[in-house]
Amino acid sequence: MTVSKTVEKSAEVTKSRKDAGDNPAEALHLGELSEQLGYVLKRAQLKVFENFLRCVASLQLTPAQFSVLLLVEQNPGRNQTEIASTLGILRPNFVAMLDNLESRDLCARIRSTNDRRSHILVLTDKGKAVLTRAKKLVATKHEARLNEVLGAANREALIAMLSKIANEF
Amino acid sequence: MTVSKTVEKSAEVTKSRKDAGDNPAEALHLGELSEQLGYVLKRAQLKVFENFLRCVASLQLTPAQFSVLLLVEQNPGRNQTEIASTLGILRPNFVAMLDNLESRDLCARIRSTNDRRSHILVLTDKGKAVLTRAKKLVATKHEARLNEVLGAANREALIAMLSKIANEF
DNA sequence: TATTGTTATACTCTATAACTATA
DNA sequence: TATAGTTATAGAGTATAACAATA
Repeated sequence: MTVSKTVEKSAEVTKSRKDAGDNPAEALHLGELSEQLGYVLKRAQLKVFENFLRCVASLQLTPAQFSVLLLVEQNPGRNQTEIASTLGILRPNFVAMLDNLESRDLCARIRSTNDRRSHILVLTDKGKAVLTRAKKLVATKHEARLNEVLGAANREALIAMLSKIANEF
Repeated sequence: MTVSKTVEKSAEVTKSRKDAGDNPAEALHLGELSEQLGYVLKRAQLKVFENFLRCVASLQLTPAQFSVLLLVEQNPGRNQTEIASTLGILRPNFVAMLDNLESRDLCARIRSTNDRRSHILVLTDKGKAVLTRAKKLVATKHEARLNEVLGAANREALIAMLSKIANEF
């Protein structure tokens, strides 16, 4: 990805530059873009995912994989369709994702005895251990960094507002 | 303190349901997921983009296209590389995007006289008109809806926090 | 030699239709 | 017939290498 441009703008458009290449190090004006929710939301999301990946790099977990493990742990006895749809993942796309987690022995599909079409999802012992380590890394590195930037109170307020948008918008 | 690590897993797991298909309408527990910034951030971003697309559907503009038009308007005389990199778009991927906008007569590439390698980007008259209409739709529909959900003050606070994350995380 | 715009390409995400096995 | 999991596939979005024109 690209850079972090925190450059102060200041109305230096009136300087002498007429064209590109005139002054190579002059930053652009974001203008109304910096007030567009969608824009800052997307940029923030990319940064947060990037940071998450770095924090749990030792466990090789993506945000999506982490969310699957968390949800399976929290909801024992549920099948693929239920887990996937709760996460907004389409069932066809969930297959490869589970294949990956299962091949790494982090979770397992168990044919349901009630309905032999269903695969009940469970965490393996290794999956539970990895998830525990992941939670620790997320708390001590990822969330800690966020608290440095925003403060714990603001962090809670931010999550509350984003949840409201996700649920009511 | 950092995080509420003690997600009460509510003893209703001990209810009567044993397996999938037992009680089809029972919602899953998000648990710690609802406190994961990355998770709510991503869900919120999808909802906001979705709403944006609906609000400006009559103009057939995506959030990314809107951001290009806005940035070109705000920064006359800049070339493709400068506009693209400011938006976090890689130059190769910016080509098709510009082809699209140019084919719809919303913006134009102009060969720079200073450096004949560069293409200066400008909005066409139609591009300016469409952008004006888009801004109006965004303000009266998109932002208005957000203010309904959060309130104007919270909306400003949210954007400030997201900007801080995007720039400092 | 370095840079701008471009092409080609590949990999991830996401989305839809259709198959199979069960119900 | 309807549903769960799966396959195949297509489309976006994103990433890198390399080329032609120009500096």
